[in-house]
Amino acid sequence: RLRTWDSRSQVHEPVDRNFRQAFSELDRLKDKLAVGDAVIEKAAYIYRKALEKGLVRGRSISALIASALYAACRDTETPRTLKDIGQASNIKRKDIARCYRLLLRELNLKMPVVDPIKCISRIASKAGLSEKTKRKATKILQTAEENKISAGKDPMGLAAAALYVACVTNGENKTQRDVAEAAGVTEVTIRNRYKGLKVALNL
Amino acid sequence: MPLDVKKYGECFYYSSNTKKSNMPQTKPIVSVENVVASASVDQKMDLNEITRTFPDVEYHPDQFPGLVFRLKSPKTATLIFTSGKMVCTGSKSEEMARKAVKTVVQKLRKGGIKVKKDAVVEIQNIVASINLGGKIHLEQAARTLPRSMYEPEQFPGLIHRMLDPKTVILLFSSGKLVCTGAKKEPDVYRSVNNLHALLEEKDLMIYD
DNA sequence: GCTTTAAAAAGTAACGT
DNA sequence: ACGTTACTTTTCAAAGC
Repeated sequence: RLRTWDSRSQVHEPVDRNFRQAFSELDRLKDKLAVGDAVIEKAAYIYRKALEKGLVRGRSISALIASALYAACRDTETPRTLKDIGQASNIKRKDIARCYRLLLRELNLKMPVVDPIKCISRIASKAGLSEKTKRKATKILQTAEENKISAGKDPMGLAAAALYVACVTNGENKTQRDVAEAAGVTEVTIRNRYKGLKVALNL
Repeated sequence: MPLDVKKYGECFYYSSNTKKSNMPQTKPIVSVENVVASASVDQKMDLNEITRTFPDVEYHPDQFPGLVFRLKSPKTATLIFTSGKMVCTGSKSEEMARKAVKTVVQKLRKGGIKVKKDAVVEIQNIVASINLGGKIHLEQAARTLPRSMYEPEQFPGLIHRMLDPKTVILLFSSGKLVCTGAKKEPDVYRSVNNLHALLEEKDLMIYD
């Protein structure tokens, strides 16, 4: 799978050894996180850039790979949280976040702001919600963004709250706990986002 | 409360008919929240002796090499090292920080610790909170402001690195800011004014 | 890099009741 | 479902691991 990258490497240099380690780790994360080839290639590209800039010196290769993968997910608008990457890589969320911010600063990367609408599908499939509810939640978030209540809020919390509201309006029997668990946020966060949502949507 | 709040409280808005087009609609309210100062008495200090004479200090050399000397007034914490160097935190102004270091040295002397010279103080960092008086369109700011990062999954504020003065400003959708990294109080004001003008210019401010 | 100190902003989390 | 406390971010110095 990583033949493309291997052929570009120069087998006897330490750099190549670094790449092999990095890419085998990427390959392992690819399956764990179920992301596509395009994301992995972007992650490899970002990692290569980081290596060229000397950002790997004195840093954990695994943490940097995980951060490059998170950056690739962000760049391709693939909804994966820092928590997801952390669990798949066994690296602390805080360390991945720190490395990710370093990548943004040192490589001058600009990422699109996470769109909570893109988070709906992942939460809905984990919680086993209907297509109708997903569509309803999407409409709720569109209205919410127009009323700009999203600023500063965790996209997952916003999406989870929208899905919970959609469940209630569609009569789908799911508790706040079910949706919270699927989204990786607490019930308190869903309640708090719900407060803002009902103001914006006159619920 | 800082002097500025009262001053601005009386005349908060520019009147609309005299407002110049490039002028911000409101005057930011700035409040210095914390000042970090380094100091040196240029002599070795016996931290165990200080611990013996001042029972309230915290000194855990296995944990951190500095001794923590707290003052109730001004409410500050000063770290004292064996080298005679110190770090004073918690002051609300540059002057308060200098006064706090003087007070610490006075207390040491009253306690019988010989301190030959007065401390030489240098301001290292000033943290201020600011209210711009209008909301900020954060996601638009994230796209248009250079050297900025906005990651709501990690932190609700947008982080902006200003080059001149070299400071870091945290922007919140409420229109409130945090400015840090300044070494002089005027740099806080310059940073805020620069940013405020930039936000106005790029139409990133939302006034009621 | 880490350890400690202080402080604000607004959001999220984890306790206990 | 409260309330409280505590953690996230940024900045900076100090001495030592």
